[in-house]
Amino acid sequence: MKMSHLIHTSDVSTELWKIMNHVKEPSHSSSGCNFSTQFQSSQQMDWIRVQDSLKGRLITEDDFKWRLPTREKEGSCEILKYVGGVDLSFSKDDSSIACGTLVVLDLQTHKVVYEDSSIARLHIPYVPGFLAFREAPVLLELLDKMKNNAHPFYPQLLMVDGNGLLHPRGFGLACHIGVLADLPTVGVGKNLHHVDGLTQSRVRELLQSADSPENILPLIGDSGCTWGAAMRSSQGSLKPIFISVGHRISLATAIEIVRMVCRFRVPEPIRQADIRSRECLRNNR
DNA sequence: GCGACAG
DNA sequence: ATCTTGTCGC
Repeated sequence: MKMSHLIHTSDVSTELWKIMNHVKEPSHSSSGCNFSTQFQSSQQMDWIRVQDSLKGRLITEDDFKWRLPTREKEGSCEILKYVGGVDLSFSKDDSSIACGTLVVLDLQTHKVVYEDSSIARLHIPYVPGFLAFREAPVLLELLDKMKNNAHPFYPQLLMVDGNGLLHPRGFGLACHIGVLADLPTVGVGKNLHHVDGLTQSRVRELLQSADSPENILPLIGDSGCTWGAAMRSSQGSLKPIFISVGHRISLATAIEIVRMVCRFRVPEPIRQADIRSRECLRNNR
């Protein structure tokens, strides 16, 4: 079918990409048409097509059956309890070796009630704007495994170490995982991905002069579009985190939930996934 | 044209 | 992402 064709093409592309990536490129390419460069851009055009296609399925409002524990009762509605977090760590020796980790926290106790890791060799390079093609497969596999086992702690919401809408095409890793796993997701970046005129320096200055409530600053670009929010998540961290909508959640709800799980600067589910993925890698060498 | 660019 | 020591503060 068409799908298998796409996968095949993608695999071949990836192999070629790796090969070409080791070829020394002329630094002064006056021709402007070397093969490697052309190939990269055609790979990226494929990726953009995939992102644009998946974006058609994106939902950017609250779309779930549970409610927050802080909200008033409305009948016998399910309450948000299981919040997941995902992250990857990389080997210092071999940067293609990665460990992806999924954790699930109980929102009440803040304790990890589920943990699973997977070590894999990644064949896709990191390219800004295309992080999902490198990191999503491992993470989706971890989610899939849990879902297939009908695990009782399967997350009702997932926090992702990477952006959602805060992305050049409005479809970052958190959106990518959210759509493919059909799960509410929130994107959390530790650094700002420059988009629509939003720069580190600009955000810093806005955050300082901010009359913004609760250390939160909406990230409004030159186009007037709101891409997410910068948040000083804990006392004593001048450096903000960057929250954006992933899938099936509004920015307001995303912010509310992130605030509930910020013991430190990085939200606890992501922080735990980060710690445990690093540890898993360490124990397996 | 050059620099910037989540992880 | 990763390399890398101490150090300042609650």
